[in-house]
Amino acid sequence: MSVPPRYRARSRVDVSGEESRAKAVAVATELFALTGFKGTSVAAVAARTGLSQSGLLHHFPSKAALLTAVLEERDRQDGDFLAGSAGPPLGWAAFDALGALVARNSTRPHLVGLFVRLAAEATEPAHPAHGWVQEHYSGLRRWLTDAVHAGQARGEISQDAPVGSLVRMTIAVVDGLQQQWLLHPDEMSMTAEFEAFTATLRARWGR
Amino acid sequence: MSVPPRYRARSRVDVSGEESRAKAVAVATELFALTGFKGTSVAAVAARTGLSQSGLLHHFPSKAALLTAVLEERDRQDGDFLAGSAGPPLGWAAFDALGALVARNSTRPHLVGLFVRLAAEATEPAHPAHGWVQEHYSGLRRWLTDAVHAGQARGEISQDAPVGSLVRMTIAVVDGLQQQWLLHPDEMSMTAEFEAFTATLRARWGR
DNA sequence: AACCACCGACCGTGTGGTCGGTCGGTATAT
DNA sequence: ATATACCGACCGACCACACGGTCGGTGGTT
Repeated sequence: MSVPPRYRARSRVDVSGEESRAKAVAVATELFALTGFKGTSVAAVAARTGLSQSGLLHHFPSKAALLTAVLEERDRQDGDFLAGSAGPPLGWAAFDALGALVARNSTRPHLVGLFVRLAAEATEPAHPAHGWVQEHYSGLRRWLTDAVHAGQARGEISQDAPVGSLVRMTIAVVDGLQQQWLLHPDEMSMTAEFEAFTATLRARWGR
Repeated sequence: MSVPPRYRARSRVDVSGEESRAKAVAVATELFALTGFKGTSVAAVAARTGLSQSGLLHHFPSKAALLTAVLEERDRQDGDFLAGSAGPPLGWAAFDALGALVARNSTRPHLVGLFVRLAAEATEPAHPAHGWVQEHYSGLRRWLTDAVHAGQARGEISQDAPVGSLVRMTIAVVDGLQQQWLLHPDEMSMTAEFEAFTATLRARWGR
């Protein structure tokens, strides 16, 4: 004697689907950034997207799939940025490009939050984004290492420079500054601090 | 008609209470480090401690209280370390002390994990450890800033050094190296990387 | 008798995910 | 021109489970 279910009148026409999907990714990006992956519920994303939970799950089979979509979108947006229009930047130009990325990130705190939280959460090997984070770091390191080597080849960077350490500490500075900036956004400028760092680098290993 | 509850035979004698408490804190430290605060259940901590969930909650009224205890314990263990026996270290000695702390942390990955995960999680203002993390950073920055100023006063560090940036980038390097180390523990040495960094600093602003 | 350490049962809430269904639109057959 | 078949988008109801936390106890020690 199950009562036949009632359905709300459709409040508006179904949007194109692709549109809903995109909005969901945007919302998820923001929420994951704010409260982390574990700390964000599918229902919350759905609500802010304007869908029911099942509606959202219609586009993404699972929460992890949603995360993957978010990550892919971020890669797509940032991917070209460091690549440069005419091949990847070499030598100190790579550090400038990184500085430009930092400046750009200063405009988008939610993306920074997303990354910082995710990088920490995904340290756990079982985390759905663990592989992604590992690859992200490896890729970044390879990119910067190549640039430094090229800089040495053209005599722009000293042959004595400890390339590996240089690369690692540069990435470390970027990450660490993000952490501090999220904690006290208006007490500091990531851009300025990063430039102070690269200035020190140039003074030590330049020319 | 509630059935009178059965009780398992006590498997072993009640331990001293203080002992259970301490063990719970140790276990919680490890679990929080592994899966974060949000990602760790009270039940899991209880199980690994050898208590029931209620037994654990007998010692700590809430999960947040357990976190507080963990944090206090960490402060207690690390607090004296940077202080030094005869007053806080000044000038470059402070960087050496920091290096020693990094070296010590290389021995205790779970503490590093705890801090990295917590620092990221607690970026969210509503997080129970938000205040703690903010204070932790402020305190660290003040400590290092004072040390650098003292170093300048005794002519050990250049007057031209941008103190604020120097402090911020140093802390950033420590944090960033921890992140990388957690991701690829046996591909790098935090200690070596940190020393390479301080060497650069000394070369640029020393004497 | 009082106290302490501890436990089992239970509760309300929130979780990710499934299921069967409705609806508008479009392609096709007649 | 109309009927039919199908599809993608979406929803409400529901589920099993895990969560943090409460409550009323027991059993040993002092």
